Parts: sequence; structure tokens; C-alpha cells
Amino acid sequence: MDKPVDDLSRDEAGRELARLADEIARHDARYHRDDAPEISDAAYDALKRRNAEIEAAFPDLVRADSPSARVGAAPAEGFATVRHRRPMLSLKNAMDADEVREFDAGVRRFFTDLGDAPIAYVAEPKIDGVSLALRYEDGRLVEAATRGDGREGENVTANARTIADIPAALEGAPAVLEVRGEVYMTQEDFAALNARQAERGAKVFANPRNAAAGSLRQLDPSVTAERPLRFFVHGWGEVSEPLAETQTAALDRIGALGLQLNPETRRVEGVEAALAVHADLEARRALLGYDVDGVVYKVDDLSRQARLGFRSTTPRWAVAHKFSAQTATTVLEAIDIQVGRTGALSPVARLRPVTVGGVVVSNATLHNEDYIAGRDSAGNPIREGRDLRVGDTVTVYRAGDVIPKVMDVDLSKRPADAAPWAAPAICPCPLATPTERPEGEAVRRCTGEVACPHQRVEHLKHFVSRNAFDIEGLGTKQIEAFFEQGLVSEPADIFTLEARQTAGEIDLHRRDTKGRPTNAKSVENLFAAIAARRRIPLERLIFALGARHVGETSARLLARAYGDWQTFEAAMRAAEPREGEAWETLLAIDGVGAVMAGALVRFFAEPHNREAVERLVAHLEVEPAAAPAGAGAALSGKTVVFTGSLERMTRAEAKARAEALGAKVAGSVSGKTDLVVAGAEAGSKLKKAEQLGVRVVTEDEWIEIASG
DNA sequence: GAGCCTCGAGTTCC
DNA sequence: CTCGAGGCTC
Repeated sequence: MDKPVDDLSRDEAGRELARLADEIARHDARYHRDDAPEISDAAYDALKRRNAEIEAAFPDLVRADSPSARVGAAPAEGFATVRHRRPMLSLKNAMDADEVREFDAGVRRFFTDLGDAPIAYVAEPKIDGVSLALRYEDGRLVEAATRGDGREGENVTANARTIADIPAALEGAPAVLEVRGEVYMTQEDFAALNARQAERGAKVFANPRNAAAGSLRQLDPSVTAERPLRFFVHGWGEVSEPLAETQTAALDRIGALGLQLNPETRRVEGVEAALAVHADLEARRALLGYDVDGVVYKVDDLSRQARLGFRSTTPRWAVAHKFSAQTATTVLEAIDIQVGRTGALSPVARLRPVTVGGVVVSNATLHNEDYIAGRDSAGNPIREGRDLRVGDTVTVYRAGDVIPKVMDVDLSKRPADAAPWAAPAICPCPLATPTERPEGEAVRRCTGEVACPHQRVEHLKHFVSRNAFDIEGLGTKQIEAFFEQGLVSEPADIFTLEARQTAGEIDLHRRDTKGRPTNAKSVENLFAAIAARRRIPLERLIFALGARHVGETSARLLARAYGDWQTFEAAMRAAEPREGEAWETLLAIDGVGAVMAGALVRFFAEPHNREAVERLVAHLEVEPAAAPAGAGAALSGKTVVFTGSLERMTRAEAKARAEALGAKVAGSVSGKTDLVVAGAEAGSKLKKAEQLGVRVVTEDEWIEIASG
């Protein structure tokens, strides 16, 4: 049993914080990375709480790698983080009616039992607010959490309690009920709030969503209480009992408990009826009184929702049909070139600042030269094939209400002397390296590779980025400054900073990024943060190396396939392009193809990279990769093959089900196959399974397995 | 060989 | 968030 915090000696507290940091990091990895938590949420929360209590009692012992400081999306200080029991996913967007019809067709293809019957959908306005999850236990509100990165959000319970639409207690609710919805502000309330703010000389908000977000995240709940926040429910997370058989009935039940449902919500039969709701709401958009950016359609039947399941970040049973975006007109003042870490040259539009949807926009990505020329990569016209020229008057919108984009150009306002834009033949870096655009690719690249200072500095930024080394106090700005001052030119240099400082070779105290003297404390903190990262999980290291085509996910695959750094590095060094055992082993990894394998082999063939990696790893202690995920699930680690025609479910459904149980679904039978599900008229695959002695089951037996 | 699904890379603004 | 491209399935 844990000793009361008050009874802990300093030494004991220090030791326990160290233990907790390790343990929590391990559980985080098991949960986030492997999807295979080994302790309950409550036990995990208890660890976090214990850590926080000790930190509160011994603030000077708080570790650089403290679990309370370390979180994915870096929620703001001041709010505890909350792990969502069910991830709060986002929705797939549909930009027009045809994309919605495709969504409907996809849903229909999933089921074999529909015939011509239409799918029933729930259509509801997509409120432009802030997502919030409310957890009720035994009818009492116990926790309110923002969406955050979908896995962890901020605990804003005290603030949520001040919102009139959020009851503190629900009569007759299930033992556990987590409702999800949107906190928003009406346009009228927003205007009045801004008038009040302006009067007081306080911050004026750009739009109702920002006002709602800002109000919900006040550290002082009494401020939130004065803000006119409202809340609509649109779904639920964890529940202790099924709410109903349909989305409609479930929402009705939640509404009957005393929560607000959006009055525009409709149940409709078939996709065309759903589209009619969109047309109706778009026409009445300005009259609703609150900001709405589209309409969400959800499959009404909850058993069908469950069968459809989820893609990695979105449910298959819902789609957000967006309204056409708000636009603004401005002048394209310049087209600059940015260099990415892979050498990709991206044109950026510098715009005369203009307000779009409540935010001032002055930059917008132009993607690549085809985009400027008015074509997509397939040569199809965009902007009806009209090109962009400096001096043009252009229409700007914010894609997904976030990323500014140049939509169209007004040729009637084009200055007579506006010249077509020409892609740069040389990199804008001091080396002026020639650029090239490989046949069939959209992107032009600098050929300077490691020599190009732009690429080097971007490479370093990638190295310290959040999913790589994530060194606190060493962000974009700091890296740029260190690079410019010649203090850091490759990753290994980061780990020698402290030694060089001690030896008097460099002096970090002298100046910060702005040339001001830096205080000793922050330098010390930086050294501590760097030291804390000398121990690094293999997958983070592989990702941080920055080989092309190797992102977070692929790095994880590689880490799991090779297990530890020595094995991985030896294999990469031994591999030759397109032949040999090491190459074959690499390609055999599920998810690794010839392009990625080629990029890795090339990365490790480059002498500069080999040496830089060697210098780096000398400073590190690389943690081996965790065992593969899904341990404990019914079919975990098994490979399943479906053959013949299935009669009680579609292929897609069968596959989704098998994967949910931890299996990998393969297309052909081999020695690695564990189970073959043979439907009617199974052919060669069945024969092969019998030859290899692989276990074969009928569709009925499979359903038995899948439901058990 | 086409079509789906995911991943990687680059980007904006607060 | 979006686009392009890689990987896999049919």
C-alpha cells in the first residue's frame, strides 16, 4: 500500500517519482502505441494521481520527464488531462452531394441483406463549437472533458458545471453514461459578449467558436459562469447498458433525461432525403442563430453502426456534409518558396491580409507548380485551368474552416504586366543547388540533400518534433538559432551541448534566440530535458532519423519487426536494393513496400547518414520495441483468410470483424495462415489450405467464433 | 490494373 | 486539413 504523501521522506519521494515516471510511461506506451493496456483505467488514473500528489508536496523534485508534463497534444497547463475511455473520433467530410452518395453506396455495399430498401439516417446540423464529453455516474456529473487530440483531453468539469444546459444530475440515467456534444454560443450572445468585452477593454473574440472555446477553458470557473455557453448532445461514449436500438431512440432517451437535443435533427429514409435536409438547412443557415458548418448523417440502426465499425480515425457509419465555405477576395502579392526537410519546394502565396470567417489570413499554401498552373496532378483543370500570377485578385477560403486556400482568380482584374509564374530552377538556399522534378511526380525538389542548409535545419526540426525526440525547450525557434550560431548542425550535436558548455567551448548563457542573455536556470532545464531523452524507444528513433516515406506508423512497424536497434541497424546496413536476404526480410513486413524499402536502403547507404547515425546513437540508450499489439484478443496474432462466397455477411464486414478480434486478414493461404473460412463454392484457396493442413471452418462456424 | 484505404509531408493560425 | 502516393485487395 502507498504511504501517505505526508509521511514520505525526500529520498522516498524522489525514488517513487522516478518509479512512477517509468511505470506511467510504460502504460502510456502499452495503451497508445500498442492498444493493449495492461491495467484498468482506474488503476492508471490512480498512478497519475499519486504522481501529482507527490509532485505537489515536493515541487522541487518534479522530474524533467514527469508524466504530468508529458502529453500528446500538450493540453494547456492548468487543466488535468483526461484519457477518453472511447476515443473521440472525427468525422469524414463530404464536400458535395456526390461524395455523400458515395458514402451511402459504401454503406450499402457493406451489407448483403438490404436489397433495394433505403438506409435510414439521422441528419443533424454540425454545430461549429467545441466538442465536450460529459461523464455521468449514477446520474451525477463526475467529469467533463474536451476532445483534445481524441485520446486525451482536458478536464474542464468545474467549468462545465456552470453551463445551464448541462445538468449536474440526471434522473433515471444508466449507471455509467458518457454523453458527447458541442458547446457553442449563439450569434446574438456572442455579439453581446464582444460588446461587453470591448467596453471593458478586454479581449474581443474573432467568432463564436473561439469565444466558446476560450470561455470553456477559463482557469477560473466564475468567468465561465458569466459566459453565455450552451450545449447540444449529438452522441455518446461509454455507457453501462445499451441505450436503444437506433440512434434516434438513443438520442430521445438522452433528451428525456434533461439534456438538450438539436431541434433540427431529423430521421430520414435514404440518401436523397438526407440531402434534402442539407439543402433546407443551408437555405436557413443564417436564421438558425448559431454557427453551423454542415450536416452530419449517421446510420440510424445501432446494430448496423456496430457492424460498420471504424476506420483508424473516423467511423464508417457517419459523414459530415459540409456547407460551402466562406470566401473573401484579396490580392496575391508574392509567391515565395519554402524548402521542406525532404527538399520539397513548396510555393506559398503571400496575400494582402484579409479576414476569412473571422480570421485574418495572409499566407496560403499553393502545393506545387501544377496547382499554380491550374491543374491537378492528373492534369485535370482546377480553377477551370486558370493560372495564378503575382498581382492577381484571388478568392480565398479556409478549407475545413482552417487551412487557407486560394480558390479562384478574377482574370478581369489581372494587371497587364502580370507574368506567368515560373518554377524555380535553383533552390533558394545559399548553395543555389539545381532543382529537379522527377517524371510523374507533382513535387519539385532541391538536389542538395544533406548539403542544403534548409533541408538540414528542417531535418533537425523533425528530429526534435513531438513524435520524435520531443525535447522540451528545444523547439523550432531554438533549433533555428542553434543552427545559425553553428552550435548544432546534426542530431548528435544536441547531446554534446552540455559537455561543450562545461568544457567552455561554447556559451549558451550568452544569448537566447533574440540575442538576449539567457538565464542559467533555463539552460539547466534544457540540459535536463536533453538528458531525459537519451533513453529513447526504438520506434521514436527510427522515425526521428527522417528517412523518406518512413513516418510514425511505418517506424513503429519497423521497430516491431526488428525488435532492437542493433538488429535494425545491421539489417539496414546489410540490405542492398532489390535483392538479397535483408531486402526480402524488409519487404516481408506488412505495410512495407518497394518504395519505402528503397528509401531506407538508400538512407543507410549514404556515408554521411551512416556516420551521423553512429555519432548520434553513441549518446543514446535505445529501448527495444514492445511486443506486438492485441495480446489477449480472441484471434490475436492469427492470420485469417476468407474464401468462397459468404452468405451471412460481406467480405468487408467479415474482415472488419476479424480485425477487431486482433487477427490479420490475408488474401492468400500460406504456411503462416492460421484459419481459413470457407464460404460456398470455395476453390483453390480451400484446396491449398487442406494441402497445408491449415484449419478450415465453415461460415457458420466462423460466426460462432466471431461472436464468442 | 483499378480502386480503396492509410500514411506521409507540408501548411495556417491561435 | 488536404493532397499525393504507397501498399494492398480484388
